[in-house]
Amino acid sequence: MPEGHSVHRIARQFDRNFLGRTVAASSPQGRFAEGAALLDGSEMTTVRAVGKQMFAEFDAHIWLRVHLGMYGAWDFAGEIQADPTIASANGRMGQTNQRGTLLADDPIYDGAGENSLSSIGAPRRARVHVRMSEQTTGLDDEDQQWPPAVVGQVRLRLLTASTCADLRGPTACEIRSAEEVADTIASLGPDPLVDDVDEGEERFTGVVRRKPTPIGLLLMDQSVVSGIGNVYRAEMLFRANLDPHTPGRDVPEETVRGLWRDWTHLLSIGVETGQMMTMDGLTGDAYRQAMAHRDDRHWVYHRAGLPCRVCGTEIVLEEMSSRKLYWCPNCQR
DNA sequence: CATCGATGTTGAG
DNA sequence: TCAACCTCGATGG
Repeated sequence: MPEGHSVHRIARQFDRNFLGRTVAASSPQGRFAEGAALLDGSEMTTVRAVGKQMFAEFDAHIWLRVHLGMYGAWDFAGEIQADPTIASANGRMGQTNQRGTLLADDPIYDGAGENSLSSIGAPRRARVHVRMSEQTTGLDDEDQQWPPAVVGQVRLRLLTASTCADLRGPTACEIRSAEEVADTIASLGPDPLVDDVDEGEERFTGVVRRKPTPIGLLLMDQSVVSGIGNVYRAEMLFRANLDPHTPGRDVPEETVRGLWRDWTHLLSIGVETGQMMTMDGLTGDAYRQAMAHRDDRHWVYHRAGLPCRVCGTEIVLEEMSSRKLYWCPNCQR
């Protein structure tokens, strides 16, 4: 999935384009017809992300809970407001785009899957053309329809007068009460973008230091800490020089605190850039190389059998609780 | 065209 | 521990 950073980006997109607006809701695929009918014609009054889940409140009482799972994604079309808090790479700030185009003077919004604002979630090709501000080519007939034609399996479509959001492939998409939402959130570990970071650090450290469970599993446990998935897990353990099998209670306290602070750091980079950049600190050619090739962006993730970037030892791939775990047996111990 | 795999979670056994 | 769930791009014939 889409680890925590993606969900925060999605929530921000809804905040900009849907909050305070009346939405038409439908389930083109039919599997969420009942829920969509409940939402149809109501106003989005709150939207927030906690870990890998998004919660949106409508008419100040009904909540929509969405978990993208491994394959889920939101596709945005129409008017898409860029994040004004993030300066684009060329120094300009985001600005409102025209209908039917995606604001794209930031190379980050390059139209390719995760990197595109128009599709956030599982890696897949954007369904809406991205048009650079200088270019006038672009939209074909299909894109000019409003609302956009439904393509593939769309569980839920939310539509304002000018923006369309299509949800496909979620593991969870359901109507919940405010109380149920509160219970769900209460069951989750701290999220650096939701909780006070110092309180989060205490909670995380307290739990980890008490458990016999391998740290490689604890980082993936959403009741211990929210938002970390398989990529960030592997990368954070490498960055901490930590053997994934070390029981939580045997990890030095300062190392545990360091893991929390690193997650805080990586999450903020991820939300800003839309990419799981874990080799931050790179500059110049090394940076460009890492950004250009998906497989060059990580220290260990997806690098089984390749030489460790630091020591040259072969990166090991093992199954841990039926998820693939990549690590360097020399650097991490 | 068929098959596989993926940034995930749940629940049965 | 393992299968089921969900979708679609990548891969191989």
